[in-house]
Amino acid sequence: MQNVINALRVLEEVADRQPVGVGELSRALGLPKSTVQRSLRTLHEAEWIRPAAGEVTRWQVTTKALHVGRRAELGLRDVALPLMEELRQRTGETIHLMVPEGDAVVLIERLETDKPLRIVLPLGIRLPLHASANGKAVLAFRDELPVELPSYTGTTITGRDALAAELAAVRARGYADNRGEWRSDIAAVAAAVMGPGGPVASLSVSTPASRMPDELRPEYGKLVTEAARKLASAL
Amino acid sequence: MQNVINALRVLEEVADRQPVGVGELSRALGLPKSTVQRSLRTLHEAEWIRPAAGEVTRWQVTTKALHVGRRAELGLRDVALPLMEELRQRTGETIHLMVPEGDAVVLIERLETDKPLRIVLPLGIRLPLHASANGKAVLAFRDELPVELPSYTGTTITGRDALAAELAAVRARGYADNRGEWRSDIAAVAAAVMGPGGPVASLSVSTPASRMPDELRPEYGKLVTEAARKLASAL
DNA sequence: TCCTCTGTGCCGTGTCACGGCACACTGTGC
DNA sequence: GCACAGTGTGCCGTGACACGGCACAGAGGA
Repeated sequence: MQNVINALRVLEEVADRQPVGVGELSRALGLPKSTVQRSLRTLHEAEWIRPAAGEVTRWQVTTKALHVGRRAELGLRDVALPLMEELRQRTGETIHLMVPEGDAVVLIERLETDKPLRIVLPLGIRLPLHASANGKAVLAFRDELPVELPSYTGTTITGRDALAAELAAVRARGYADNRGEWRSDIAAVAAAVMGPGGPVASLSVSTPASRMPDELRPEYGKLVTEAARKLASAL
Repeated sequence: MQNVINALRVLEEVADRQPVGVGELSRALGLPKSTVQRSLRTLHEAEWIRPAAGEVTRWQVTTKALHVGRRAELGLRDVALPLMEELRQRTGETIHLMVPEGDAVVLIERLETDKPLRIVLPLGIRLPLHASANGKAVLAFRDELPVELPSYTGTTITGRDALAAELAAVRARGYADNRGEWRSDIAAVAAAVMGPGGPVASLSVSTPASRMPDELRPEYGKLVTEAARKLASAL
């Protein structure tokens, strides 16, 4: 089913570059223009994409994917939400639920703080394993480190030895933290939710850097660790 | 590209029925088992689905669709978010941003109240045009009514004449409301965001029925109408 | 043991996806 | 005005591979 693979790759590429036309997609994917064109027509027929406003030759995704995607990890979310509520009540800050997927963690649910200055990440966003609290919480219970350790800010941990030491500290402490390692103004603490074969998710408290001084971290850390433990046993 | 159409139908059906196996899908879609099986394999290869926990023969969707879907209506969301923030500050209630898609409105962004009793609808959910505040706000500026008007609760408007009268009132008032017409314990007021060729979105304030007495509706109504107008002119 | 469900594997037929290429159109530089 | 470098669209011969019927293996249940 090569054409299905192609069509799905085209769909993902449209999502990344929208609004976008045949030529650019063809170059980006290394596929012949005719193939891309056929995929676009088919995706349009299936109503997964539509022409961008005004133009007829550039495409954007519809809400079809959102509709399918909201079913992802449905069970996990249902169980996690009450615990996330409680965590938000106790901290007053934004709570994230993420799952590991390949070389990243994916945000699948969030509850926001009511403070005016806040972190707003879109559902579905992928964060790097080595440069996010949730990622490090998961990574601490994996055997292998990511192949690449790209740097995002001045505090991103890019050395393999340094990362290994950090992960050992995470295991000792029970929770992971993030000191502006992905975005310099975002801080977080996170704890992994353990399943039978390793971490299946992770919970975090995310705040602007200004609202998470060092002395607050152990407190938040204890709360997320506790919530993650409850979630694990509820599954 | 019949097989792409098939594969996408299979994907949607998996999302609806997960965790689900070949046989059930084959029957639900009216496709031969072999065809469904091939689609499943391909979708798995492309990492849009994965075997359900434990079992090898039942499938569920991954977060891939979520990742693609979050790009839907990206521009609209970016512009709308600050206005939604303001609306939430002023009302203290949950704010929804929806877009019309076919015979429904689709939730593409939400900001939640911090009150413990609250409405939580998943992103991507589709609500009926004739039985939701957002739907009626949109419908008021369309030429045709939906073909079917199914009833959800005791207050759902199911008569075509009654609906037409209600929509006339919406146009006169500037905003639509919902008095438990989809779920009996949910109330809302909504206003359409007008584009050049008709409504392109709508904003709503949604609360538990107990928190929206009649005397509050004009106030909320005025706020959403104002926000929708600002959003329309910002686009 | 038989029957009825699962899900998987095989294979002959012929459809239709592939991808090269030509073409229409638009905007830019000279 | 002309050439040229971009768009996106359309056509078509070749042959790969999707289709779908069917057989089969395994798991319950009666």
